[in-house]
Amino acid sequence: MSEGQETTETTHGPEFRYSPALAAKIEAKWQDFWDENGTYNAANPVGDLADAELADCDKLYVLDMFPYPSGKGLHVGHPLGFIGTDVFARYNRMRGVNVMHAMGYDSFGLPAEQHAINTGVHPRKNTEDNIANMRRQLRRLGLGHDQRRSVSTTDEDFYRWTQWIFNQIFNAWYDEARDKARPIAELVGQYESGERLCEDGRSYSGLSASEQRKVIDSHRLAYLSDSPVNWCPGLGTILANEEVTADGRSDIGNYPVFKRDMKQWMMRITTYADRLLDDLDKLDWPDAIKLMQRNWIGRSTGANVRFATPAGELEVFTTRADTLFGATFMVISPEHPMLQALTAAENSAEVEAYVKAAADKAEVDRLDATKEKTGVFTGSYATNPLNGQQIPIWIADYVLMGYGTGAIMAVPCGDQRDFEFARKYNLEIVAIQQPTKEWFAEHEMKPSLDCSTWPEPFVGDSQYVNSSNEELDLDQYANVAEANAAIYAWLESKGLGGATTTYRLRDWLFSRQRYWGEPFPIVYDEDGNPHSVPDSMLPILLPELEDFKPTAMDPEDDVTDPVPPLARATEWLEVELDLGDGLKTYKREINVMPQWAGSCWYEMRYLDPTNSEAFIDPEIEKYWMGPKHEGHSGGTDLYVGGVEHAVLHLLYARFWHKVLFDLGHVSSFEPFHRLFNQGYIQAYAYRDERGQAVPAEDVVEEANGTFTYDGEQVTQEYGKMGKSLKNIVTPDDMYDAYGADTFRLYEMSMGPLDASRPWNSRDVVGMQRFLQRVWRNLVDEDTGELTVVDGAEVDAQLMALTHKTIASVAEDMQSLKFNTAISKLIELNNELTSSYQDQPMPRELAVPLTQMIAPLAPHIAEELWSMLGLEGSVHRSQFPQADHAMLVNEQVEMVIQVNGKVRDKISVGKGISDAEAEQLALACEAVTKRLEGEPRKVIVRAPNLVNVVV
RNA sequence: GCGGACGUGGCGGAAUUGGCAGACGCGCUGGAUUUAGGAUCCAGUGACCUAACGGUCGUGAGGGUUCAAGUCCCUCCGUCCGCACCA
Repeated sequence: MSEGQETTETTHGPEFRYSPALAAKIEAKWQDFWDENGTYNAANPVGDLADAELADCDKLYVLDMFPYPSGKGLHVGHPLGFIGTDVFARYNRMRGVNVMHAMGYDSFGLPAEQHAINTGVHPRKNTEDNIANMRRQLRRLGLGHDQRRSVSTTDEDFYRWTQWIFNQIFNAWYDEARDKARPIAELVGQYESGERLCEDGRSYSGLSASEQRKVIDSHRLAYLSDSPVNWCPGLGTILANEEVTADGRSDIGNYPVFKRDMKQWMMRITTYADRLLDDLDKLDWPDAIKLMQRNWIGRSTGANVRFATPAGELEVFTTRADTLFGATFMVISPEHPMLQALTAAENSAEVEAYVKAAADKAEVDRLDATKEKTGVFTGSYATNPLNGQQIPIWIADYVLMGYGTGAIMAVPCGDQRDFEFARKYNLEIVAIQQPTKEWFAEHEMKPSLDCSTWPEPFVGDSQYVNSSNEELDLDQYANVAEANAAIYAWLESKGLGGATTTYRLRDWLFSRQRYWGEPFPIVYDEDGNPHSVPDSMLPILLPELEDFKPTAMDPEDDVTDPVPPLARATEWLEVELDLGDGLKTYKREINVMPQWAGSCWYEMRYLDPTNSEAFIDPEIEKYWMGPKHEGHSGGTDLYVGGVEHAVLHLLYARFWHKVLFDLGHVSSFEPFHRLFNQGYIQAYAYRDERGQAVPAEDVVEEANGTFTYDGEQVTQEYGKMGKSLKNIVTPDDMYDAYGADTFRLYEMSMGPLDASRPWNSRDVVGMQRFLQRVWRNLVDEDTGELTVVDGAEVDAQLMALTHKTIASVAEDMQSLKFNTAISKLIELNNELTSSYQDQPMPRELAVPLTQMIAPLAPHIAEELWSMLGLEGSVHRSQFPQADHAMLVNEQVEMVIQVNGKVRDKISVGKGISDAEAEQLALACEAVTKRLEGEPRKVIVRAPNLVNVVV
């Protein structure tokens, strides 16, 4: 250490103690070395990044969720997953595996644009600054990424391929017969040859060119739709369902969201609903996430039933067709297309008022399930097909247009909502099942089929009653499944409906009225038909705008139409193209893609970032992501990220990947084979008497367990790190106070990777002490010289402990249990510390110790490795192999229990027989003094345990 | 309301198949070194009883199975998360 630097030392002590200053010096040195030497470069089988040495070694693709380069910079909670994947990747690299680990930036998106609105700084400038800062913070952490593969979604060379994939989706249709997407040209072929007829039965060749376009466009996987969307004036854009919270506000910014009709780009994700659901079984994902995706897709099997009404057939979806005899009224949604026709003249005023009230209601109120149900009678009746009964048709906003058919048959005796509604409006309730004895007992009432005596509807399996006519007898059944089967058959035979499946999942709303996103590769002709721009003309660059701000809107203004910023790029807006029928003028699409687009495929661009011919070379995709065997999904080997992406990103990315799979561009049918959700790091925050947050770092914990700030008592709370709570700790703070290795070790030691835990800055010192002891075991703190000796005799017990540690650390690292790996390394090091307090440590022990800490604390390990005079980088060395012969102890400790309580422990040979073990146990004093006469029973588990029952 | 996960010292957390509860770290207590300590090192540290030897209790609460339960079964309580009128 130079004299000049010593003055900056904040802690005293020997010159070569492993202090923060020394750590900083070591860390900077090796970070430069790794960059210069490409230590973490991964080898591709072909292409620019190919490496002949690849040969026979295994591959591993470790992936972190694509980070957004936030202007706020990182706090200590952000890198938790990054460190976890880094340790795992480093460990596997040391096992000789070709490891892919890279990091890029999901850099399009609203925040940069919102920042631009506030500051006037161009989003690109702002985004680039943020990426640079995040790169710096992550580099300082010592992550072993292949730097050559870092991509950003805002790179023109990246979004060129995002647009290319959009074209693939636009130019594809879903062939239900083959259950896969196919190029749209093949559909055109089917129509032209007459193999396929239009839905209305007309022949395709008889249609006008414009009509033909409409037919084809209606099959595309990306299509324009004029349907109700989530309009958020506060953000000046519309949002996907997934981006709207349960209380009808925007996920970002918490602005009100309104439903209104607008023409928008949609992605036909619903055609993939079954595959997205069923293929979850092929994935190694946490059950909780699979469940969330299953719920989101919401597949529900039931039946469609068509009721006769004066305005024609009214179709409903129900999961309980078996209760059709009990359907005593119907309810349709206020947005139902048949409402007009069903409304009787004398009811129209009331109905209109109700519809208007429902439309004016914010989503918040509309979706409040706890509020009392409301509705009005339309004046029309439908016919119950089973008993011919005329049943009234009501409208009510508890029936949603977005699910099923937007209409229901109400069976008040068997459905809570219908029951409440019938009670409120005095509609008929007829029992069609005899509730069980238990049910009546539970409600402390006498069995009765008079529903007016029931406190709630009966739901479940039970004997059917009042459910038969001349043709159908459900009264013979006592469970829902059998009754459903019978009625499905009846409905089908009568042509009144039949079994069907419906989904909660809706098509994905894909356009945004913003500036900072990928432009669509779409132009419109003079008739307003969309055409994709030829791949050869990609990328369609974002035009430079003087004023890129979206038109400012009042968050409550749900009337004014959105004006996307690109509408003001007047020169860019129109373009002359020859798309096959001569040079013509086209208008560009002025919406941009949502932020999810880039993250739907980025994991493949890491693999082949320089490819200018394809988004990825198929051979490279196959090498890194291809299925491992028949039926294997393929995809990344490990994907680590937060649970907040459970449905949005993970569902969209799976959908795109499947389209690319169907079209033959990738060999894997899932993008992420194994998913792991890291926990969150949260922090304590403190408030004074007025409820104001006070700086958490200056709060003192008193001896009595209370907390004070500036002598005043404050209250503790626990939550996210954030500016408003004044409890942010940044990686930079940690680098300064302890160094990156200590910080990494602390984050990994706090608990299992998937658990959330509180940050405690004062606890970090424990890991610093550990590294200081490791350092001191190998290096003289006064001279900085290595103290390790060659050829010294090694204590057999320490050697055995080292090998035991190797075996156990290796296992822990492979299963992402870094916290226990660290505890075992500390134990080993503590043993070494006490054994070699006064003498130098043998090289035979020092080398494996250095290698074992390398994945966790890469800088100090590299420094020690170099001081040990070893070749190359420790991170490219072979992880030590446990000698299994050394793991077997000849002597083991046998536990002696009396009545299940531990009374003694004796050392025995590991090969001891049950009989010998029993004899030894019965002879020991702890047993004899408790034993009167013969033991009642002796359980022997030699050589570990003997339990004497007296 | 429905679904899911989880409850272990003062704190973060360990604990293959049921077989020594509390590894490791923080904090705390005592000691060493030091002009000094918010540095470093060493030792101790679940609770209770006991002068000590030793003993009793102890994994959210209650019950059960077992020679033996943090782990398996039943009932209840609490916390967190997801969905939320999905027909």
